[in-house]
Amino acid sequence: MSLSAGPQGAVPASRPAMHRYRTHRCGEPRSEHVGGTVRLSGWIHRKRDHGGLLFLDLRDHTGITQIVVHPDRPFFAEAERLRLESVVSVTGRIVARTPETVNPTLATGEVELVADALELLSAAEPLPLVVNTEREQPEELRLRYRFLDLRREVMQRNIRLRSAVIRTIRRLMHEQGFTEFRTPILTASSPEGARDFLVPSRLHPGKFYALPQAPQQYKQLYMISGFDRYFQIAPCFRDEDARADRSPGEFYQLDVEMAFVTQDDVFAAIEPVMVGVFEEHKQPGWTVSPAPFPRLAYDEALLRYGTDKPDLRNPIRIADVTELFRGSDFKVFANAIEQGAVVRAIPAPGAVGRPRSFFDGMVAFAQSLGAPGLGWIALEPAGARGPVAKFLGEERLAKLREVAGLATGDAVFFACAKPAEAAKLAGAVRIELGKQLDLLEKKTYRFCWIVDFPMFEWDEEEKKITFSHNPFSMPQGGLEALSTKDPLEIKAYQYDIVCNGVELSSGAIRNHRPDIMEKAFAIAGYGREELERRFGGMLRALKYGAPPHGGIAPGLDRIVMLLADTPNLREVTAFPLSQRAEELLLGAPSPVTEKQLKELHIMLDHVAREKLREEAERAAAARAAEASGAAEGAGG
RNA sequence: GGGGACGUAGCUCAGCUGGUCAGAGCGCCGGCCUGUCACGCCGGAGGUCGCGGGUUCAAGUCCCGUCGUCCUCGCCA
Repeated sequence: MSLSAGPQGAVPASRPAMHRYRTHRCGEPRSEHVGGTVRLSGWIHRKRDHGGLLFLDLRDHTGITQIVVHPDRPFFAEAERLRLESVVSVTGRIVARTPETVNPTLATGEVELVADALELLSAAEPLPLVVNTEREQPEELRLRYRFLDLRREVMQRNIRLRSAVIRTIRRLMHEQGFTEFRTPILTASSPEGARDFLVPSRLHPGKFYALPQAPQQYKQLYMISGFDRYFQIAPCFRDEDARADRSPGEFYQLDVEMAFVTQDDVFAAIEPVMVGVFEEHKQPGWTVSPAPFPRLAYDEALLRYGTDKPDLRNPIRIADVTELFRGSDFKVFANAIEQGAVVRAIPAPGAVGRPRSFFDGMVAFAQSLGAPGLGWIALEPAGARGPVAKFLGEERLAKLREVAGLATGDAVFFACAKPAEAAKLAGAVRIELGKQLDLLEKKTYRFCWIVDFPMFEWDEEEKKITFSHNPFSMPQGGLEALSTKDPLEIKAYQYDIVCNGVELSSGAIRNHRPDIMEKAFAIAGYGREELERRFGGMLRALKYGAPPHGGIAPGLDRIVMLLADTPNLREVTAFPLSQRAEELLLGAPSPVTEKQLKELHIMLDHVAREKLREEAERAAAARAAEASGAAEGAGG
């Protein structure tokens, strides 16, 4: 439907034919365009109707231009009726605004477009959510009407940021002599690791492809094939539950692998890429910690930060004070220590002035995490105060100050538990204190490497030794370590990059020796035969000349999330799945036909059939309710 | 699988210890308005208070269940 004589009618015949939709973008008009005839197309962002004069803010991805519609125009009445987010094409003259009507908040604010023709390209129904606001909108509606949500300025910025980050990564990787490769999406399920997404095979009844959790084996095969330096912006699929910083279903990694390298070579290759990307795309005023990044051993990270992904913006360092409490008058701790517990001190710098509710709140916080409680001491000028203070003599208090780095005016909390639990509790308290005391450095990206991860760990559930990370990692000390050391003592050439408490990537120097691999898998309980069956392809590849190699895989989505300074991956993902792994716009996952199932030799069990039936009923009821509501509305 | 938060008009929210509690702003519809830029003014429509059950003389309000969204523990080599 046209609101004017049509675009052609608006252009004098003497001018060269105008583009059907636009001569400029909505963010472009400037003073230099004054007097020119232009055509803009875009969405109606806002409307200000003065009756005798109508202003439309016309928006596209480049910005907004104010359109002025005068009442003598034949399309005036219909322009007044245009709903927000309708798509129109406007043709007219760019005119300078008078000084008092200039809008300095708009890039195009010195000019405006006086409409001579206006064509409605696509009418919008009343909106289910508000586009022209940064106000919060319900998550479900945002996902269901993602195309509207993505029109909002922040989302436009975030999605473009992702694209720009990828462009920079590709440039930096190519500059370092890396080549981009692809790897299969339909691949084989592998034991260990996350739950696979499975794809049934039509040609092979009863067999399944798996979507790759990461292109791990394929990138190693590229190395073995002699390609030397691989990278890929790689899609990864894991069927695990979501978190704010963990997309359900699928995510992307900057997947990297290098041949003939040591751990230091990998670090040296990836550090400039991370710094480069962050420097290039950080927001104004932010700083990036320079390379080389500090390296923390896994054990030390657990002790000093209570986590293997420490946020170095938080100045609090945890200290082990077990010996201070051993044999002390504080029997709760002293007795626990005899039972194998440790005590960790978490300093709370400058917390002495805090009200009692602060300390009680921290105790409650610890209890909410399952701890029996949380001891604390406040080092006031007049002396130590708090429930634990009276049990420590002057000597022990002095030692505590020294070990935990405390000064008068500080408080300190104590976590007492078995080492792993104590670390976890202390880590959580450290983070909470950082928040409550507002201790975190602002506008800073602080990177670090976590190195020397354990090769194996004890699986309490299965009562056996398992790989603690990547089973293809090279154990430090090689075959000899595997043969002579306590497996739980063996470290791997396994490392993570952490930035601001976010685990950005993990990587490893791989195990390229079949004999060492056989031994490592034996320790994790895989016999030769099973290893052959599950990793036969990989093992075979290692037997024909495999270069030493290693790599890393920074999470792309998390990088963009950090750069966008948002706590949630959905904010930097165009079409994310919901918490329950559903795509609410097109509707995935969805039921399939009997025919499709039959071709795949798949039968649904009664649980699945019942769920589908219930869901179909609910949907039908919802449709019926909507239909009757609509009928009433029409009748009234 | 466990724990938590939230769910009141299309959207953002208010609604206290159960008793004029069916409200506001924005949006929508109608009217007025020639310099606004979150335009303004007047009027109107719109709600099974997510759904189901219970307690009560009385339930957005209390209890139980359920659905949905999010956060989180488990899980994520």
